[in-house]
Amino acid sequence: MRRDVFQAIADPTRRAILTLIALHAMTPNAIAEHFESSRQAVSKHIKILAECELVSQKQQGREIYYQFNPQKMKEVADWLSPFQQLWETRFDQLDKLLNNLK
Amino acid sequence: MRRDVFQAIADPTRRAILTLIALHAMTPNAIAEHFESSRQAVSKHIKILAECELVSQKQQGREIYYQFNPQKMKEVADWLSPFQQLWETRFDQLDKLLNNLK
DNA sequence: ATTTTGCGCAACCAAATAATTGCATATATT
DNA sequence: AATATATGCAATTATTTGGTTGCGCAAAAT
Repeated sequence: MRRDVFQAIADPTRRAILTLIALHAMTPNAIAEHFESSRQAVSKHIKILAECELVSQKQQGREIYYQFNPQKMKEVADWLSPFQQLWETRFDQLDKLLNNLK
Repeated sequence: MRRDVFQAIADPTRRAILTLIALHAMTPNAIAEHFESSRQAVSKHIKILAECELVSQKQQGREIYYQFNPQKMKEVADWLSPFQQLWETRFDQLDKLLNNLK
């Protein structure tokens, strides 16, 4: 079971869940209401998000509130940052790349 | 065949390929030399990266040079940016999240 | 001209994944 | 106390994925 952040955000439903609970913590049922999928399907997605620590949970009676954990998401941003300058710089960058073909 | 950028970078080998060719364009064989996997396995990864436009190609005789396309990667950064402030702000943010549980 | 090299494509296979269904348990509500 | 609700867990299934093997073709090298 490869369970890393990149694999977790590969699924569009999971990305939607994250944007949803980033605003405020929610219970599985409340989350599931926003999707076509069944409660169990959503719960499985939440479980995956929890396993790679993209979300954490707080028990509140019989309800469980899942909240977004920004720290783990930072790992993606950190991996991305070296590339960032490549799309920020402009056409002179293109020349540089083309020269590598020679 | 869901072929989007998020799914493409979910695989660690594909991420490694991207960091490799971001420096300079490379042929499939040259790329494959950096991995345990076979040439065909690597070629399949490259194909996926090409399909979602994370890499582009330049034919050069019988060799094909694959180069990194930063623009598509920007899509990931763009999706990430709304979350960014969450890990940049500090502990007062934690209180805010905890209050949502009430 | 023959052989080697670089590459893509298609078929196949094992493992992983996403979703469904059925069940169990604990906490509310009546 | 009995019922309803919120949730997790396990088993099952269909689909997707990552990889291998074998093939064909065009461009170099001999």
